[in-house]
Amino acid sequence: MNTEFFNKWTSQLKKGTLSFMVLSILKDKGEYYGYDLINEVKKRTTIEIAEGTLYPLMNRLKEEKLVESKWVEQNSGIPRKYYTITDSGLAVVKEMTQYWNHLNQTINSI
Amino acid sequence: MNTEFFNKWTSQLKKGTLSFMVLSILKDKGEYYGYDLINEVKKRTTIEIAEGTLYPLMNRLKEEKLVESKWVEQNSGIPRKYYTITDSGLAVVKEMTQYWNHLNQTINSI
DNA sequence: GCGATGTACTTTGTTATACTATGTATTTGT
DNA sequence: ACAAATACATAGTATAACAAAGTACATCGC
Repeated sequence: MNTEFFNKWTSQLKKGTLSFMVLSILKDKGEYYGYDLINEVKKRTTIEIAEGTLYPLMNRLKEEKLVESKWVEQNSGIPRKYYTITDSGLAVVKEMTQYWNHLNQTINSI
Repeated sequence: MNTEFFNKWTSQLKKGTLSFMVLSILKDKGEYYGYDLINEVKKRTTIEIAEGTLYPLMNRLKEEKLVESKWVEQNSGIPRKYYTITDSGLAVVKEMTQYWNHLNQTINSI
């Protein structure tokens, strides 16, 4: 099997699915901070998100007003930036879910 | 809903899924030429592939030896470049299918 | 016969996103 | 004291979709 092509493919497949997964997770359960999201996705899906991928992604989602963030000081350690999904984010993730299901059906029908 | 973001998202989602769909279609039924593939995907999935997307995609698949092509002269009109999937392509599309199903399951489980 | 439309392939430039690498700063374990 | 883990950020690179434009032949309507 062409492993190199396959690995590139899984990377390309993330373009789109990552934002979908992150929004879905935030929809499912209120608050996450970035570093935690990486671990949560890894735990739930065995998919590794590089830090250099997630932080810019969260900034994009924030610019699009799909998520909001707030800094939370810790009793000890580095402050965390917590994200919550907005109403607009909920509407988008709903459309995404529909589109994804439709896509999955058509792919399976091939 | 943030329509602009959603449209960008569906475009990003194609990165990966298009090659998967094309290989799946070729696996399913022997021979297609580029222009025909665009219409076939449109018919089967309601997804529009720009010509400037498909032709470079087919070239990449050929470079990776996942497909082969041959020119076929027509009695009238422009010659067509017909594509067939290779053994390597079959192996890759098998892995892709497995990965896709796994991804779909984990996304649905969120 | 001529312009518009459809068929069929190609290429160039733009844009979006994932990834690698690097950097900063704090805390915990040994 | 040093390594590893926690937590965020950014710069540079690679990849792939897309719009736009070009080439070339065929057909259809007028």
